[in-house]
Amino acid sequence: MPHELPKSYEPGAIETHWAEYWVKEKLFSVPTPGPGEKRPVFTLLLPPPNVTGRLHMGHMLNQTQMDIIVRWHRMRGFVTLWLPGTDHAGIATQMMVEKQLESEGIKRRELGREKFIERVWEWKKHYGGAILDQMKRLGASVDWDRLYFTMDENLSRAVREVFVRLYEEGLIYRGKYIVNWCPWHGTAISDLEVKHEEVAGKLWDIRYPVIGSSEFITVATTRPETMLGDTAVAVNPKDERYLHLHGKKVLLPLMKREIPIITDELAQPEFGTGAVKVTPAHDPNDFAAGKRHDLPQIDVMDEHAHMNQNAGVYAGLDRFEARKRVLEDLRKQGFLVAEKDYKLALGKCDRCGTVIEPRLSEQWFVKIKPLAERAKRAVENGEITIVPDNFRQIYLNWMANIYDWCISRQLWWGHRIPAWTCAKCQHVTVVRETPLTCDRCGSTELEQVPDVLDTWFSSGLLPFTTLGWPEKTRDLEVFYPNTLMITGFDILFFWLARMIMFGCHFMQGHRQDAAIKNASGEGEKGDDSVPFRHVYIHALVRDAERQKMSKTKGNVLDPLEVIERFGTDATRFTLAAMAAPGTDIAFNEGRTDGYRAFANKIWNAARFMFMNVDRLEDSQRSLASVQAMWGQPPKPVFSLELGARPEQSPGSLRAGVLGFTAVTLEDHWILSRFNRVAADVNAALETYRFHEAANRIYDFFWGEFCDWYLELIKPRLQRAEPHNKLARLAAGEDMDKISTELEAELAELREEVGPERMADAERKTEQAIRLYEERRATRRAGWRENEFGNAMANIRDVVAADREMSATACKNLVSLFDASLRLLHPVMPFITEEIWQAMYEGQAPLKSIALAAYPQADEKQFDLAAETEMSILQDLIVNVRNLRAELKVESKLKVPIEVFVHEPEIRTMIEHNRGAVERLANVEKVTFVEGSLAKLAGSRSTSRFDVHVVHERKIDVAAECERLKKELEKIEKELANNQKQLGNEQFRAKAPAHVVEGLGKRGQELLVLREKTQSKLRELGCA
RNA sequence: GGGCGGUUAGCUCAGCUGGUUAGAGCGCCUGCCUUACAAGCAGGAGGUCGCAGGUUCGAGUCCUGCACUGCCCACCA
Repeated sequence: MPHELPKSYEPGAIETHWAEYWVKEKLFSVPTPGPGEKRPVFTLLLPPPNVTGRLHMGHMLNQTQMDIIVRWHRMRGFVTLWLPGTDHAGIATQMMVEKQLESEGIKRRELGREKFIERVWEWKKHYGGAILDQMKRLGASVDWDRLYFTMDENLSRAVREVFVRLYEEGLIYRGKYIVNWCPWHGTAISDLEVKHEEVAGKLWDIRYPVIGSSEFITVATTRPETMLGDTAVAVNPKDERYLHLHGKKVLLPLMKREIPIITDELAQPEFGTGAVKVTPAHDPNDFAAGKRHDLPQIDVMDEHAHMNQNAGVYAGLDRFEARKRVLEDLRKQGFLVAEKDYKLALGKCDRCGTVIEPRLSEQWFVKIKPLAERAKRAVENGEITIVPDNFRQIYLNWMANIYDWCISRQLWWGHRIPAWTCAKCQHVTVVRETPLTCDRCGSTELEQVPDVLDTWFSSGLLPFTTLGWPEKTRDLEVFYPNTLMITGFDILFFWLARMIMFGCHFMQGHRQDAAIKNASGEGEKGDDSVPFRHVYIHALVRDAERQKMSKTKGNVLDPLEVIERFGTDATRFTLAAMAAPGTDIAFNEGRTDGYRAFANKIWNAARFMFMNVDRLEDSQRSLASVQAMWGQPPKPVFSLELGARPEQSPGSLRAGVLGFTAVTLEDHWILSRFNRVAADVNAALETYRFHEAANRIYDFFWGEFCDWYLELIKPRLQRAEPHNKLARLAAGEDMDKISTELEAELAELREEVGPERMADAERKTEQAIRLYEERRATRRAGWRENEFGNAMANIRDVVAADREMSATACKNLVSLFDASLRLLHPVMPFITEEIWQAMYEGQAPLKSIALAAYPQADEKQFDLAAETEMSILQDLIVNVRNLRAELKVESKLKVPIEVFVHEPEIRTMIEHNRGAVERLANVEKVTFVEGSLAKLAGSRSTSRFDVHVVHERKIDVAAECERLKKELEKIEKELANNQKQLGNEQFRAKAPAHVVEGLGKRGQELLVLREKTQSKLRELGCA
């Protein structure tokens, strides 16, 4: 069946088709392996995107890398689970829905909590799947049957379980502390959600009058409005300037409140005046000092950072407005002594950019140190490895300096804290399910605490809650610990660290099945409580100018748009090829365009392959009809059978190049090269060097497979071609055409196959034509009669032998293509699937290439000799091409060349492959000569051969001199360096043998090259 | 204030554990529509590897300092 493929690759329809197919066929759904499963398990949790999210480049990078690793494992025979889900994303979702309501003129608070939550669920039902659809377009091979949502009932139950257990263990506590408060969101947020930004601010010196004296004490502040809540002034106890003021009081300006002067380490003598105002309700340090001195806490603001009734006349003002007014009033009243420029790190809300207000409020906290210690150990002692290595240290530092985690949020959307306050005794009951009575007084007047949990609290549990915890499920047994976690460093602390803390705490000694434990192999340590064994931290995707992508800058690249333009495969390839561990990716579309070209290259190579398959099948049919004519049984039609494929068990032995028969030099060479690539790619993926894997395949496929191998096998492939026509004509009915066509065929036959080899066939064909001509002259019919038939029969052996040669070459081509597709599949899943499926014309042995075996290197197929010979041949060809260009020989003109080769075996090798030289360098005839050609103008030399292009056009002597001089200079320089090193006793003694040997060899080459270059320079009479 | 990265061709980047001639893509120049591919083919130009020292037989690669640049962390007024 002819393969009709369009001339250039159009990814759009092909990609959506396979994306749908993969999902529909449930190719990546993993049933839970039962006991006795011997295959190793690979588990990866998708960092759940926010339900509100739209796919961005970061996701795409993350998912591409995960998908590459996942597909690679799957093809190597692992039980491979990639578990997808979405995150309820507390604040983000709440805001989204709130905005939607506002557009309908509805306020959240008017709607009420319950109704609002209903609306959120409704929203989720409609829009929450958008990002998942986008993921499908990327080809992410996740198990869609296991899709979860962090607010699913079973996950919620697990969250409550965790909360209650931690509470019972004393690791969760409740209390009134200073927290980071976002006045815009109206909720507490964690330290991590505060971004510090350096801004040019002011430092104001304010003097407070000391009571009972005419003295003032001057304090410095960046936030004068908080003075309204001052409850003391602190000086350092050792500060001699203030010894006389110890125990005195000051009168707080504006508020006219008497507040004490206290002595506390809070005040550092070196800073400013050494005296500091103390505002326990608005600053964490002051809060601590206030505790030490039992100071009152006066909160002067409300939840939206407007001044409250405690702020006296300033009540109702926004905090910044209040600052202005306070300063104005202080100035008027003579309390403001100085105003200086001051650089300060202003804390802003990560989400909305509002300046954070440290606020005193009742919140819930996780006592983090005990959890952190275990989590730190897990990384320290190698239970978890982190790549790149530097993140390990960052992680450990963070763990060592960690503070308690504020987990309560004043929001509506999220996991509600399972705590109920008693109206009667104020006691708080913490239980898994809604309680009927108060723990302490038995009252039934209970009200659930309105707060919800930080989103990261539930995400931190996902490695085990998604597998069924707290039940002891088989899934947990098999898939926990996960094998790998791939994520960006931006959520290293938010998420990764918390997963490790929670996992280590809740999953101690969970795994019972030794078989599973062994199968996951690789010398693991610890008690299987860690959430995952390996962590790979990927870089940030920036724009082409290295800027961080952000909505406000408007430089956000929409991956779907990029995909639209270049295709998913090309986009994936870009991300993979640019992802060197540890460095950010400046996404640059030029690269993507280049990889689109690569896809096109693959596509066209496939067209070439199909063309030859068709040709061969055609030839087979023609031959068969001729054979039938001769009364011989036809041979079986060429087929793509590459040997039995391992059904559902990739990773088995048949992973390499299947059904390949190395006949010629280029066969041995390409087989060797393929195996090296396979070795390199596997090694690269093992260490997350995606760029290396991608580039290696690219270079192989384009630079070796297409540029050289395909070109080299063309004559063999096309050998069947002339016979096709011959045979068709011989069997055909249209007798009028035969004569002329037969003659044309004959000419073509000579051209294609070469005179020596086809002499016999040619002679016979000529004979056939003559016979035919005779017969036509007498009577029209009867050409099938014996004489002609016999003549045709005589050429059949030649024809059959050539067809056989073509068949082998074609089979090799197909086999190599198949292996290359499998090698490339994890990076470019779509185009590889499309071509692979086309190769089997709907008869593929597996449902998808994604289930086929990943190529593994076979060292026995490394062939150094073939590689060396091939590189000499390539050298020769390139030198001839180079000379042709230099001589400006018309590109179509075939030129004769002369070659001098010193080593006889290399000469023999070139002789054997002279056809290749003739074809690829457009050479008419290769003549071997006995003496050096190095001096000749129009020649090129390497240390192994001289080659001379015979052509009347002479080279530009001046330019040639220039070139030679430059070359000589380079040679001299390298030679000098070479001799210096070889002459160095230390080097000979200390350097490894192969280096010394290699240098020696190179030295010899350089000497030869120098000699040749010099003699040519002399000959040309260069100055 | 601490910590971490980057600096290699005009541009974007590779170059793993120090080892023979520093690579690729894009761009540029020259010639080709050669029946897989002009999104292509062939050939070419272009680099004192940020600067200065040091270790070593040997440094783009390791160490120190400096410069520029980016990022993360941080409750000092």
